[in-house]
Amino acid sequence: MTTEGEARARAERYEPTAIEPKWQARWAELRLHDTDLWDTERPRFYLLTMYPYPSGALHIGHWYIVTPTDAIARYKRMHGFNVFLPIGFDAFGLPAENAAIKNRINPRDWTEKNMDNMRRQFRSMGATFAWDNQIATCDPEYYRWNQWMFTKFMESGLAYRAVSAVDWCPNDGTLAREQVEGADRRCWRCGAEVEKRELPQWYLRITDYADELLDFSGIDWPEPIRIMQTNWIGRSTGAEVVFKTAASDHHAGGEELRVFTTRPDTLFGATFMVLAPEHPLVASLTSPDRREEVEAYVAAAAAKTEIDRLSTEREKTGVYTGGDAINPVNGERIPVYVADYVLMGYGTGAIMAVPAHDERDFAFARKFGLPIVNVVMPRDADPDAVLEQAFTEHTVDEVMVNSGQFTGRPAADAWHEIVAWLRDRGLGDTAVTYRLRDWLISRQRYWGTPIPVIHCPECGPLPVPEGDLPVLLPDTVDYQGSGENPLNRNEAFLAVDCPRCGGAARRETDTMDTFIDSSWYWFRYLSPHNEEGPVDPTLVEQWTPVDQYTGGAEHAVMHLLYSRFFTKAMRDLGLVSQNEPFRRLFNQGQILGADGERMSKSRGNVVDPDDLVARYGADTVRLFLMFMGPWDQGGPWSPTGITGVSKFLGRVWAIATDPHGREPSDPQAGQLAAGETEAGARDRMRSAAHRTLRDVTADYEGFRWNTMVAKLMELSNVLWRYRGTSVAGLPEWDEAVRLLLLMLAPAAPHITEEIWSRLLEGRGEPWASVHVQRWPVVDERAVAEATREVPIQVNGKLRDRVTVDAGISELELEQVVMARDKVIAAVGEGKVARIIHAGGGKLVNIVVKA
RNA sequence: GGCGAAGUGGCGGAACGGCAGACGCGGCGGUCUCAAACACCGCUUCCCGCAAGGGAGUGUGGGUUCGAAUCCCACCUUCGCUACCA
Repeated sequence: MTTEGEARARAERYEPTAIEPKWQARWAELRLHDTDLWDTERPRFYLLTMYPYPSGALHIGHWYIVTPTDAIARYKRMHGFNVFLPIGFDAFGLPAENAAIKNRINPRDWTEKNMDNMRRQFRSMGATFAWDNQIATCDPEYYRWNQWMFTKFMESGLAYRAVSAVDWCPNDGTLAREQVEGADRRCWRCGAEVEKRELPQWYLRITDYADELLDFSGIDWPEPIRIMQTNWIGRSTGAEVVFKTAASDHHAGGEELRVFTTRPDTLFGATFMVLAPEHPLVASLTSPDRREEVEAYVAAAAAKTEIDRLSTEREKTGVYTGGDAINPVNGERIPVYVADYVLMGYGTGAIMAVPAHDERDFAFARKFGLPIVNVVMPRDADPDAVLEQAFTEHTVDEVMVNSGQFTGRPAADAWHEIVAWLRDRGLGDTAVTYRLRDWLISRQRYWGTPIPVIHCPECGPLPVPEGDLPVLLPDTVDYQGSGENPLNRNEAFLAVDCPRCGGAARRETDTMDTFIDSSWYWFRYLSPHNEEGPVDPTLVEQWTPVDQYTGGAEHAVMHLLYSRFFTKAMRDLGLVSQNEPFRRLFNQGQILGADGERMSKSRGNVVDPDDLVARYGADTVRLFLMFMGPWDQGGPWSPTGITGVSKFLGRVWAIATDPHGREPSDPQAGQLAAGETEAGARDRMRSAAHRTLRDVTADYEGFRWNTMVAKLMELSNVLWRYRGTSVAGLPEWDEAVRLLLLMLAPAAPHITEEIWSRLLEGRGEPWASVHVQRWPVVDERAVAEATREVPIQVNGKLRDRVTVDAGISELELEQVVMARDKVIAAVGEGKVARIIHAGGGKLVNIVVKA
């Protein structure tokens, strides 16, 4: 004879820390989740998640990315897919170098140590990574193929060298944008004044692929990402028009001044021109009396960062050069200004200014008292009306005014007519411009892929011959306390013979942008140790494009665009046959610190998952991150609520391991609710289980983790109520428990595995992992119900509800509804105009007229 | 300025033309306990009411509809990206 209290004390409690390491070890030992890439029997599923930077430790944000991704992997395996879920490290980059300078250690040692710690943490999640395929981009067997592809790109002309300006500190060398601090532009490390320095650097011709990158057909990406990439590429169609400089005392004239415009129809309204401060014609156009002013303006513009230059100034600034140009359509002489609202990097670095029809030009003309000539106006408007603001409308009903032979023409036609007129005279033609610029990949840094180039004084820059690759980063590195690239001082690295003439030559010391590494890493995962080439052609054909990519939305443009570009470039080298890297993309939100700011060590708001795992167990942490809210939303971290998830798992444990247990403080323990029959309870369990299965399956497919967890909680609540009653342990109960465990298994893999093994043992059956079970199938008969509750509205207001037979006809339902007391009261003296049966009998609305 | 996303209880959120607030947190009351913690049971949008019940309610103001948190228009606020792109 035992009391209920004793029974409860005897029942084993859920102890996550006891069972989780055990199963992690067992799965690894059995190689349960290794992927056989050569298995072609099962359909493949390549699931990729963005690899982390080895910063030292995983934070809760990494878990937020990875654990739902792992749940997808486990879910897909239960559907019979051969799932490949690799992991690696984005191991080159600046933080390692900073740590190395600070502590006088080698970046490699720092990085290796961090990776070891993070691998340990990844294992504690219970994530099913294909560890055999991991990569670290700082490994020569990885970066040698960056170099190999770069030399191929040099041969095909996709890589080229050109001069451009970088922010430069005399002590620390090149600085990244965030390393220049304050309005007076000082180096973040040493405080020295930052200058701009012109350096020859390497580029990749991504603009060659601009049009192809605008085509998203065949990939299932979120609309906002496609829009952002499209805007980033920024294709615009217009015309290039050739102006000529006018002769004057100080300038011979006749030089071509090309501009790009999207509004060639407004050419007659161009009353001045504006050059970017960096434009090559500025110097020769400037008159002696204006030279001082112009040079000061140009210098001031150069000292500003692009952000300063573009963001802080609402007010237009600029100076007159003293030079003029000739408008090719009407021969008029117009002044040429320099202003920093024109960018050298876009179009031709010069514009024709049409103040009447462009807001910026209008503001500039107002400020400098320049003429404003209307050339496109609504059909009925006064052509010479004084505008209060630029008239930029471009519908169908404008006509040309003040435009010579084109006056009176519909503006929509004039666009093409004027371009044709220019083309006939060799003065211009249609042109397309992109906002996208070529990809500058040179970094004046040590900790990256050495650019495999040899500079020979006789033969110029040459690619390192294939047989001499890789160009290894030397291991001995002496920073001397500054950020200047130590390769510049490394004579053993620098000295090399020219591969063409054999003479003494020097190695290139720039390394590659780390975005190169991440632009093709998913191909390398398939054959990380392949020595024949960057990719294994057979495996690439079999496994790519990636079926599902998950990662942060902060990479919406750069990484995702570069990866698309690289895929196409690799295709054109004959390495792969795909056009696109990632078939389906999901961007999850970011977990912020409790203060609502991005998590960072410097803010001190980083949440360490190890503490949470020690306290609640990995399954609870996984499930809580999924339960928090929609995956694409993220939000500030708050651990309140984790107890709810923890309690839920405790109940699942109790339901499955101790179905006949009772809670002594529950007054109803051991009894069905008043009025509930055993048969009814059995139906209810079956129907709840199968409805949950139907809904949870849909939630898994749509990555709706929060509602998925909520529905499993509901099912567990139903079973919780029946625990210890006469229906616990009946076949319907067992089936519901089985479905609950299978549905929970991908999200909370350890507890489900432990319970599953105990249930098998209890039945004397041999062990089989819950994670190799097939995903269950919904029994539609169980989902269907005999009766349903119908809400009744009168004039759209809920007044009553009634439970009826599921098969009731509309006519019968109306009779029942109209006989209800509350309905009669609500209708009152009014006249029933119509009765609406909404949503296939889901609801009845009685429309009453007064 | 542009583009994108979003405004729902004390909080995270659910519902996305048809019962607003699923699920959970927190709070309140209770059981257990010498007591507390844990666990368990019940209540919990707001207002009026002992209750039955009634009224209001999804950022604001309009509109469409038998019916709007959901669709449309205007506005306000917050977040993200981008920033004079000719």
